[in-house]
Amino acid sequence: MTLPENSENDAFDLQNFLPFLLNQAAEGSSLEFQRVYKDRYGMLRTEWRVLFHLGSYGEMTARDIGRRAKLHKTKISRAVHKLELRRYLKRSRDEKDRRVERLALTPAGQTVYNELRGIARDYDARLARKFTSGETALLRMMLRRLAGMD
Amino acid sequence: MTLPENSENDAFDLQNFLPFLLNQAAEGSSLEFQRVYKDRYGMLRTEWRVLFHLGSYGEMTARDIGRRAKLHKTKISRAVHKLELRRYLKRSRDEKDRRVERLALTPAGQTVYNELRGIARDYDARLARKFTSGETALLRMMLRRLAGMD
DNA sequence: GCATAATAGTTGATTTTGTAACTAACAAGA
DNA sequence: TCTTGTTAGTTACAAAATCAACTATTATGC
Repeated sequence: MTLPENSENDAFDLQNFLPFLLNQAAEGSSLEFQRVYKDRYGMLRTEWRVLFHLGSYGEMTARDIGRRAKLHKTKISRAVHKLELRRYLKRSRDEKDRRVERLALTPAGQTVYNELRGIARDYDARLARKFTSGETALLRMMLRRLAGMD
Repeated sequence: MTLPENSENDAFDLQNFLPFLLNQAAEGSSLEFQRVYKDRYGMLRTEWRVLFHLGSYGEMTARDIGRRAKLHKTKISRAVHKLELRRYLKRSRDEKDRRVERLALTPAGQTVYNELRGIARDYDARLARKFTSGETALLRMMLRRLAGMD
């Protein structure tokens, strides 16, 4: 592992490249939470996201979730199907527009959501404690802006 | 899209949940760069990462790259194979330890790396301009810590 | 009303990833 | 030296993501 000949390496540092760094941070900070929803609840990433959207915002359509979570409709379609099989959500046709399905958690889904929400809240608090509260607030603001959420 | 009955929603906001937010920011801020290495160079995410590691740090082994980039060896194995087919890198057996392969970019690989590095640098600068330089420095520090890079 | 286009969501084929088992080479201890 | 264990990397198979094509329904323009 020697240094490259080509040393007009002017001012580029991979370890500080934001897209790389953001990915590393996202993966690193998701690992533990992933073990919870995956190993303990048998859910996929898209599945907990759908569950959390319905738990947080109440009844939504697949399209609503896709917009908010920036998830492709095929991913959502399959996640909804799995959550339905597990009886965590139910669908109902919108009678105004029969293309649309209104999605809502069942009581069982609500229960799972409540459990996971508690774990998520604790986990978030643990991550936040790595910094001062001002720093964490600034971090969230910056991430929202990078995500195009405002 | 109505509010959930269950409104003991005490202090949990999905949009501010760090693992979610980090993922959204990572995806959002990778999109444009992805279009470059994917559409213009036909590379996968793991492939540009391997390319950048070799370009930035010079000759390395697959294991070295795996440690630095937190990539699983199977991913690296496949990325190395593809980069080799494109003649962007060459392998050579380490004669001290014949299990090990030393990986290095070919001149063609160096050229592609140099091009992409320039694009990456500009892109990073564009992202950084969304904030003050102090904020950006703080952001990088926090992300490194969340990624377990220090 | 009718043709055309747009939208919600699903399905199937292909690509990519993840997991486990594998080969080959080295290491360490009896 | 001979086991046993570890490490570097590959391969095969299963799981998941992506992309395109599809159905069904509603919207738009003439």
